[in-house]
Amino acid sequence: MSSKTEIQDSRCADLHGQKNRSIDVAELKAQCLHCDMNPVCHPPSLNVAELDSLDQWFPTRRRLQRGETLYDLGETFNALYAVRSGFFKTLLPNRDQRDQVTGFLMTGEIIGMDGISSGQHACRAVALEVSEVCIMPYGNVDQIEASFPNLHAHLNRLMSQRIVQDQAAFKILANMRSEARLAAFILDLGKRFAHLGYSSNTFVLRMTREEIGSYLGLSLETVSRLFSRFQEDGLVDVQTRHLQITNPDGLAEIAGGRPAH
Amino acid sequence: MSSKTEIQDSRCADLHGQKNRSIDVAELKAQCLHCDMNPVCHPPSLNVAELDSLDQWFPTRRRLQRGETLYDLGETFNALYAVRSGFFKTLLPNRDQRDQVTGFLMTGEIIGMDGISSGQHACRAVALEVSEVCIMPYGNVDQIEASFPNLHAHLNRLMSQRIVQDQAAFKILANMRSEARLAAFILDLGKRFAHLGYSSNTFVLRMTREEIGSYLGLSLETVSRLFSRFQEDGLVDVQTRHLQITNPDGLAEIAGGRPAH
DNA sequence: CGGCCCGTTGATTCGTCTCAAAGAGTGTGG
DNA sequence: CCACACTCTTTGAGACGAATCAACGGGCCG
Repeated sequence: MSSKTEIQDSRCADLHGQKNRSIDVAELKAQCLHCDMNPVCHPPSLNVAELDSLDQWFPTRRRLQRGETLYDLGETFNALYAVRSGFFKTLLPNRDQRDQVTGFLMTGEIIGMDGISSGQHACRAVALEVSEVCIMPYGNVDQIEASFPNLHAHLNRLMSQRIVQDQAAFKILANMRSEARLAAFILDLGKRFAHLGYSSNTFVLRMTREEIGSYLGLSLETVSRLFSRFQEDGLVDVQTRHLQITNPDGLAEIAGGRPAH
Repeated sequence: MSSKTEIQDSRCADLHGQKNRSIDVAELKAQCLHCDMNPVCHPPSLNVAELDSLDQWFPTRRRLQRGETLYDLGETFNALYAVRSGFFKTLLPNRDQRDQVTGFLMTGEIIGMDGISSGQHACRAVALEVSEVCIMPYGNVDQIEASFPNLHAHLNRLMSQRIVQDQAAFKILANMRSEARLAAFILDLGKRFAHLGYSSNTFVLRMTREEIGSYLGLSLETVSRLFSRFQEDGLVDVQTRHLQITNPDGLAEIAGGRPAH
């Protein structure tokens, strides 16, 4: 158990490495070529010649501190962002009340698609830890399209995938009681970590109980109580942010459990 | 009130007209050219020459009876559908429990974008009344793209718009108490009817209390009670499916009201 | 060391679901 | 055209889950 945690942590340290000094284009291109999340950013069928002009696509990156805003509601949309390392939340700000967390984004996932429709971003994206994003300028899509004929279809797939995921999240909120929501949330996080090559059973929560609660439509106290209950029931092992799933099947049982009404 | 209803009903009758006989291509193209929802289906900047080849885009339509399934979960995705007339719901089927309604789609809106990512539809779409859809085959996008360079960007905007709408719905579910959910739902329906040229204050609900409840994460009894309460408070006038908003500002006040927690 | 944010746990309140029954609306067949 | 059946809707009474209010403990940073 502790060894798994160490493996994950070391890999995170690598991904989060101190690369915030100025980087020349050649180095950047090389990074893209070997980037672990290549299949996410690019259509699977890119050939070498196409890869060669990738520097058109990713001229810059941006590094964010914990709590820093990547883009804000109402800002002019001009780029999509691929999370190269780190963790983000998206939220819809409320005037008085607490902000509504609408999603969590981890390494390899795309942020910013909300801005395409109106040309203005429709939510705020905030880094939950030191993070780095690849900036994919959207303004010159036509030119890029000429170089990468598959790219547009790939982007369509990504957006469609997002719609499907949103529908699943919608179903959880509308249909599930609190324990099923949290169980589904934990399993979803694990699945996404596994997709990155990490353990699906042992990982670190990057967000607070309040942020989880906001995302799941629960109070932070309820989230905390549920973690405690899951631990009592031998489903998970939680030490504040460090989480290990000790009974995935049991958790899945609860996640698929009967609805709230 | 009754006059408004009549106007709406007559227009509906027109849109729903008995056109289910076989139609030749020329007639179909003419229909597309004059279709009220043209700006929805096509990028705003289509020129005449482009419009001339629209029949490539809309070779067929499909007419559905009430309760008929447009596509089902797991079906091979090969087309997007534009609702030409009528009303649909999308739902995620559950094994034991009741199905989860994930959305309502009215004239001028696009169904099927869930299928792009995996090539299989990720939900079921069912007609709530006699409806007609334009079938937009997705397989030959590349060819079509050659004829309509703006089309792809337009589709991207539509999908992004959908993502933004889903986020708003997510926020309502996670953040709002029951009365705010229903108020927001009513106002949203009105806004979409207004967008079609109908009254935003007087319309007919095409779905049952149970379907509304499923969509809003409420029991059908709660939905019914809320309608009654809104009526008592002079916010709306409900006669089963016939709804008139008598106090839009009051309703908006409730819809933006303080959250559930 | 002290302040602050985060997390846990308890007691109580409140909102919504569930169960139940009756009424209204719609469609169908005699 | 009316009667019947079915689904949808309304309304009530009680139960239960989750929010709220409140207090304390722990970890992190200056």
